[in-house]
Amino acid sequence: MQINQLAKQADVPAKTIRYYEDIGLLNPPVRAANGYRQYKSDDVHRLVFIRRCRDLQISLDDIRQMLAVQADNSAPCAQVDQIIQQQLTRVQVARQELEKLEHSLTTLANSCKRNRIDECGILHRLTEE
Amino acid sequence: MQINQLAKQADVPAKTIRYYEDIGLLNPPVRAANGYRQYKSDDVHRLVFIRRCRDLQISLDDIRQMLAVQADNSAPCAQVDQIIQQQLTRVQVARQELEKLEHSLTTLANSCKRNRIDECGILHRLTEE
DNA sequence: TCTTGACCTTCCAGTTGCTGGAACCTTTAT
DNA sequence: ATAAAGGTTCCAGCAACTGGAAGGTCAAGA
Repeated sequence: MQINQLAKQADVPAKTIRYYEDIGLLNPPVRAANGYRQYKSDDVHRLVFIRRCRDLQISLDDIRQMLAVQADNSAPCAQVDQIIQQQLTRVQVARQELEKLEHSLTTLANSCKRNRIDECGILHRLTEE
Repeated sequence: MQINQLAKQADVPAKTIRYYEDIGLLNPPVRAANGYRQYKSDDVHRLVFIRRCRDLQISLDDIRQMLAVQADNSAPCAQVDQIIQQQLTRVQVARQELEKLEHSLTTLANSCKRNRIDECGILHRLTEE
């Protein structure tokens, strides 16, 4: 299977696949006589795994760790569990930050009551203490 | 006032101040005989404004627009209002995305019931359809 | 006077996760 | 014969900084 076919099956741009190979996240595949990359169905699985993790906004570095753990069949999956827990914490913190942000912006949006710059409540709030 | 003093007063790293100058967000200040940048208290205001906006995760490009509008005292502040509204929408969308993400990760975290890789529910869910 | 340390300067490179584009080769269809 | 659609490599750029090298400047202490 050629790179575009893999791209379609895993729903990852071909460009991104080459990039993953560059950074060592995907093993370099066998090349055909013309130099084209030749993939197997196993590659689809690995790439789908990566794509799902990226959908969950897990960093490439963390994904790399999970792939390493997967490679060792007898390893305890505590490490995988730990990474997921870390991601969960990260996402929870980010969500709380965004909630604060949303509150600040709502307040700010409501402070625009006049229509001239020099009376603009938004700018006042962002400038004064 | 030298750059580190401005940095402290506005709570922005000196390195970042130089960067803002490079990209044209801050006007190049007067230089002393020795080449050191000399800032006035006005610069503190402008920089604090930028920092507050950055705290709200407003992009440098949007901040640039707001600064331009501020420069024109007679302009209607509808533009400022519009930018804040856009930010609010952006933040609301991002928060909803994070909520979905949090849900997915929670489900994933709960699926780790065994302690061997080949039985790991997390990996199964991330690999299978 | 010398030197130490804390400033300041510029410039170059790296971060994250891609993405766009140039320049080129190969295959397939018309 | 030629054009379109695939493939290849490599270089550059996005955002918003941040780190570090290499060097100039200044004030204080021995």
